[in-house]
Amino acid sequence: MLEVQKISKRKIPQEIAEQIITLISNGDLAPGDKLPTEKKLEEMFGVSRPSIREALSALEMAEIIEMRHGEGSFIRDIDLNTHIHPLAVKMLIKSGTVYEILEARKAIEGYTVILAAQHATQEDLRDLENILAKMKEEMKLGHLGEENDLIFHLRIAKASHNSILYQVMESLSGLMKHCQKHTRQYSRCIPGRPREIVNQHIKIFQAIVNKKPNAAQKAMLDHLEDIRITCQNLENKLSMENAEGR
Amino acid sequence: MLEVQKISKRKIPQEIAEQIITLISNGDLAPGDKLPTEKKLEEMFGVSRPSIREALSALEMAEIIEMRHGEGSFIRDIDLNTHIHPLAVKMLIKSGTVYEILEARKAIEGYTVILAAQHATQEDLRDLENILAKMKEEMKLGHLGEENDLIFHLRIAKASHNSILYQVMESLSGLMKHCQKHTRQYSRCIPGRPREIVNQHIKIFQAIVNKKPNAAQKAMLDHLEDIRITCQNLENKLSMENAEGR
DNA sequence: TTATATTTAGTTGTCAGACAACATGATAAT
DNA sequence: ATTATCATGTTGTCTGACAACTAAATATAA
Repeated sequence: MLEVQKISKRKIPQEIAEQIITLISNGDLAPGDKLPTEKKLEEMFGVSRPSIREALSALEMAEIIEMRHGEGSFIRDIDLNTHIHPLAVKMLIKSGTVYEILEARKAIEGYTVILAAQHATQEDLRDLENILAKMKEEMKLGHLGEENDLIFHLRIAKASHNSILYQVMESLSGLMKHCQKHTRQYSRCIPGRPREIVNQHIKIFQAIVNKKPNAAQKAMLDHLEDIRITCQNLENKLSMENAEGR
Repeated sequence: MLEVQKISKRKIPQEIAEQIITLISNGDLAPGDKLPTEKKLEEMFGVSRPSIREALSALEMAEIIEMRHGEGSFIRDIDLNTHIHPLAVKMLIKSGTVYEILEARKAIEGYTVILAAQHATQEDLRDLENILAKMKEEMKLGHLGEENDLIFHLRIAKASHNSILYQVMESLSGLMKHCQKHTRQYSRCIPGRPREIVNQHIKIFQAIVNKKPNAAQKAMLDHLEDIRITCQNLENKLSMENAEGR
């Protein structure tokens, strides 16, 4: 039997959504910009409003635009490259997924850090140092954003100079962000915790600088295990408080 | 200024999309299942067809369902592939990617095999044994398909009981297939090679059965390293033959 | 003048009904 | 038995309408 590709009869709303996405990634539409009104889009694309609305609605659920009732639609502030579709993520995130992700990170990062210690360039090291400096700043102010934390880990993946592993790591860090949004676990607010986290990062960094793969791996795995334990403790505490409250 | 959360006036299509997603992650709707017709959904939710369509259209663009004209809507089997794959495919074109993938597999599989040795159920072990048996059959006939090889590795990832790692591994094995189609490296045709590969798999399998994580990891890493070296040798040989031929 | 209601125009949210395009299986013709 | 044709149900798109909402212009009250 011959193997042929099925012809995809592209539907109008999809076509429109893709065109808008292209406009965004081309920079013709920037975050914060207001889209033309639905009536204008109707004329521009030469289709009816339901088609426009199906497209916009899909973009809204993908958290790419925001539709404000009686006001208009606006481009949201988001990086399309790293964007993971929220609807899809919701299916994946069952309870306990955080731990599976952390386990997966042990696999990926426990290895990327070895490669990083072997192959990091001077530039890679400078990048890592810069992020660390930013984290120290945040630490002094008492709050530690998850943003720079994840960037630090991504930079290590980059320093491994393996593009596949880097992209996998990018996906995982996207998942982490979504998870934390859902579970609202801000372990980083515990007193003394930011300093501890920064110290662990420094340890990893130094092992990379000194080109000690094994030490780097151990430091990374310890770090991830520490996060897991802290998460778990926090979760237990919360569920106990909830039980008491009743 | 007080910080308050904006009340999200949840719109009907979003509500519907989320309810359908919930049905899927609850297992009430499984991949391949047909959704009720739009008319029926209309009645079930008590809303109009445009609202239903906005919801379905969004789910389609999220690649969660597939709408077939004149037929109906169907649940797709969705996984992380959706997100990792498009990114990864771009990297395919570069030569040398095979080695990056193999390196990535060391990271993933070097860890999944540990988890597998710890958590594999009786059923997992049976699955692995079956695949091994098939490979032995193929070996006797002299040719060793890549198909069962990759399945064996996937089954190990499954036995780790970490869905994230499994899905990443699925992506990587997809990439492997593509790569081999491109580079046409059939190292498995070298005399004596099939037996060697099967033996390495047996070694991994036994370590898992005996619940020896460290031994399993070593066997896996050795196996992947062996593949890398063989690939490299073959590549050198081919390029030398090409140089001579001219 | 300033602050507060009110109105108004423009925009999004939802609905109803219609028809075209398509898939499938039943029926009829070859 | 194979091929055409048709009947039916489903999705794809359109038109038009109205309700709900926002923001700015206007009117009103202090």
